[in-house]
Amino acid sequence: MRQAPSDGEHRTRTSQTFFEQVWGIVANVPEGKVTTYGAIARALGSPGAARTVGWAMRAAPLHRDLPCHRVVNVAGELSRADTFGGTGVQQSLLADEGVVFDAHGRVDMKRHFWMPQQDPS
DNA sequence: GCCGTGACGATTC
DNA sequence: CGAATCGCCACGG
Repeated sequence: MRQAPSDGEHRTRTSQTFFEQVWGIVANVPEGKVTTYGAIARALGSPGAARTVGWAMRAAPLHRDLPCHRVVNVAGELSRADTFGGTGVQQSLLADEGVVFDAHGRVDMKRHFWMPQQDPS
């Protein structure tokens, strides 16, 4: 029932699209830390737009230098093999940053989970 | 302005 | 614990 488009807070103050906002957050992910799609979507005010976030990643411009390898799902699993050109690639990048994996090969979210936050600058 | 899509999420079997 | 299903929201055509 809340179809009121008057919220205005979604559109963000920069009038950038959801994708742009996602890229902005991903760019702010500190080294050795990881975040989840749902967390990013929630930070943007759309807890159910987790898929949309992933979509933004797929369309993420490489020239943005986005550490997309630091974005994993809520289970701590890395993106599908078809994505980064191989799951091992993403895992290597994270491991190189000091990220620890558990016996299941998943990122230890309790240790490396980073709460997405808009650039406070 | 409707339909399809998708690097997800949570629930259920 | 693993696989399957529905739901969700934003973007492109």
